[in-house]
Amino acid sequence: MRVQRRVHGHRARGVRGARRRVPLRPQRESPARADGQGPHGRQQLPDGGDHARRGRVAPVAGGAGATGGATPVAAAVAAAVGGTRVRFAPSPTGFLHVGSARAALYNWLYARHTGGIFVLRIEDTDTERNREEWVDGIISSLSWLGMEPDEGPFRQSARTDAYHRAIDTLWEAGALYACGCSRDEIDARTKSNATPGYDGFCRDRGLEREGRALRFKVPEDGTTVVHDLIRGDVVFTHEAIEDFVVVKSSGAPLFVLANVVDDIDMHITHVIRGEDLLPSTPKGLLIWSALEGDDATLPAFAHLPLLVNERRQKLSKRRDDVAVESYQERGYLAAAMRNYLTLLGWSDPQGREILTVEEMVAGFELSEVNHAPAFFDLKKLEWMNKEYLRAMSVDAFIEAARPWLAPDRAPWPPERFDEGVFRTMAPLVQERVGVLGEVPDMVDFLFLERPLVDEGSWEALSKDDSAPAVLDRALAIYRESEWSAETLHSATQALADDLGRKLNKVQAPIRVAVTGRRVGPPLFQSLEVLGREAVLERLGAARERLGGDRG
RNA sequence: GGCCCCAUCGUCUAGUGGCCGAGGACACCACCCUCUCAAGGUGGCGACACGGGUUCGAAUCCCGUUGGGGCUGCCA
Repeated sequence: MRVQRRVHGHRARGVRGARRRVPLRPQRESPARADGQGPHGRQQLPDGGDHARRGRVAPVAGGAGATGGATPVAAAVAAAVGGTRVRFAPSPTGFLHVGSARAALYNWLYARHTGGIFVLRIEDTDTERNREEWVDGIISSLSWLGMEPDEGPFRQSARTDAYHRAIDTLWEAGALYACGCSRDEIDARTKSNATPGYDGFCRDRGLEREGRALRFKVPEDGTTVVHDLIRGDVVFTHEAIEDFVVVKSSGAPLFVLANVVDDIDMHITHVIRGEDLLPSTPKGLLIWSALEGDDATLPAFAHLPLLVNERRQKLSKRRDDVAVESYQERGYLAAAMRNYLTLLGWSDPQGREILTVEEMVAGFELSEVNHAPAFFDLKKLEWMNKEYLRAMSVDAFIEAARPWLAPDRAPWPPERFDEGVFRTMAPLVQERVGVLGEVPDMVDFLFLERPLVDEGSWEALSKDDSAPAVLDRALAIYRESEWSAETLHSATQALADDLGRKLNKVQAPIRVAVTGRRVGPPLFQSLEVLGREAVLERLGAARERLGGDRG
């Protein structure tokens, strides 16, 4: 017998039936506000309680579902009226990963595009691996990128009652069975099997559930189809799905279960997540059906292509640089990061690369998301960051750069920093740096007692035969010259002419002597800002060092 | 191994059967501009993985091959 269980996600339009069945009481205001809380309020979902009050959809007839409180048709109704509800559900086992950030972003964009709700849910069912500080880190990284949850963060750790109710329901319905096998026992038995995975050993043993892991009885025949907004129908034959564990022997729920229960209770209409979760989706679907008995409440799915490294492997916490926080730390702008991430898998219908948030929101479509994995290309991110940096007003740039000028990060003694001096140089610096972390390198010579000594630069200087003469002449001329960039420029040009050399040749030793580097902001402005006294002193010191080097 | 996903320049992509002798962006190279660097300008290199079909016509549809990836845990 071949049963085709047709499980499909819905487009908003595809659930009209539900709409007809259910008396609607549309609410204008956002659910959070209806609760008397701000849109960004951090509320706790009362576990397993009646959540309809939170929903965009008013309590409906046929209310309490099997899981205790979920309104089975609410999600479908919400979808039908455009009340999209999406969620980002990270597990707090580390910093926010750029891949997760993109998934969050696509959820957020879709929510904004459809005027829906963006829910944040912390999937912390694995107490062994979760750490509280990661939760804060994830929330602040999301916030940095401009994504504030409309609801949440909800924590799975606070919803155990809801899971236990769901587990009881499934158990009583005969969808589960207790399993006493250890991993080793299973491995030993299935090693020689053609189809690996659990062999169903305990399926008919009728074991007591107390103290045992609970497995889901996957139908032996038939298929489960995931209708994916990005990939189309993906068919999984039940034969290939083992009886998976849904509850640990400790009684704690596992990801597939908690995830589904939450999506039901939170009335999620669209599940947008990484493609790595696609293989576990039919399991969730099976649980969903067992719990709800009606596919009408099923959310639509959209499995995003993964972000990969140069070896085209999934970005990993261990070998790749994936923490959003670390990009922030290096001085990437949130807007640039967001823009770049958005373009990794989606492109603007008008072909624009630099987009405002409004433009992204307006043009974003799940159905237009690419199917193939995308390489996280630092080069392009940097280009984009530079574009954003250069597009800022000088004041905004100064504010953005401030953290990198602070005592804990800047290499100079705090008391030597001069806001006015930095302001003067800021426009010149702004158009040269790729990330804010490079700002100190551009201006450190202004605030350091002595310019730092860059080995390569000094080597070049000492190899330049004309350097001593250039320095000597510069010393003489700068002592007399009127002190402005313009006059210093022409005086130095005259010096070059005198020596029969190009200006770009003579400016080099002067730059190294004064700033310690071969590259930096325009030289003559730098000299003007630094001041005659310091310039002459540094020129002299360099000349001395050069002489000494030569014996 | 099994199941699943994917396949256009080095990279991100446009392309939804004729407008494609494949367009843009990043990167790279050359030249110009230039006090270094950056920016800017001009030009260049550079791809439909392969093989079969379907069709008057295929990058676009179908099948297969190859290649890559993901999943395969009492993690999520």
